[in-house]
Amino acid sequence: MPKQSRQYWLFKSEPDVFSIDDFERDQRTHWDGVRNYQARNFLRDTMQVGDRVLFYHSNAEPMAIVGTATIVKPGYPDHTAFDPQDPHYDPKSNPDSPTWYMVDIEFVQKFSEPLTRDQLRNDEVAAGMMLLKKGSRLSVQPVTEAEWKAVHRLAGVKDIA
DNA sequence: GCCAACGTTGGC
DNA sequence: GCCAACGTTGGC
Repeated sequence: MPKQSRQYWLFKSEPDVFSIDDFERDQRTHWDGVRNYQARNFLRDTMQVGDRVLFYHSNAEPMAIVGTATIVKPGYPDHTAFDPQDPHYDPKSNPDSPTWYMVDIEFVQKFSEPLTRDQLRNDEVAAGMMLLKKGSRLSVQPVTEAEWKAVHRLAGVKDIA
């Protein structure tokens, strides 16, 4: 079996809840709380260890891609759905047949400057990103290799593994 | 703060 | 199975 090639993703996070600085401090985190079936399918079925992740700040000033991460653990049940005290509790999900999944990601780098939506829109390649499509609410979404490279070029940073 | 887009829920 | 009502997301 040939090794499946690395894939690229973008994860949205509200910095008031979990920012790139929180992530840099923690270095590694569970990407829990995703409660959307399309995103769940990506988390559960598609993401693989070694896949790369753009870290995006939503609902914030500025709204921007602010760093990168690597997937270090593939999809497994999101236990926060089992906890009635948790804000993301979902009684439909239980340990015997979990509805929601998460992955673990590890911090790679924080960009020296946030890469804003305007900057992305002004680039021929980056302008095609799902992130910029009207009504795109997916909190976990695929990114093409060309988009991944464009983001690093625009941010003026190396794509460090 | 507004509201468009989207997903989910529930009555029928 | 349809679809109106509702709640949430998230840019502006």
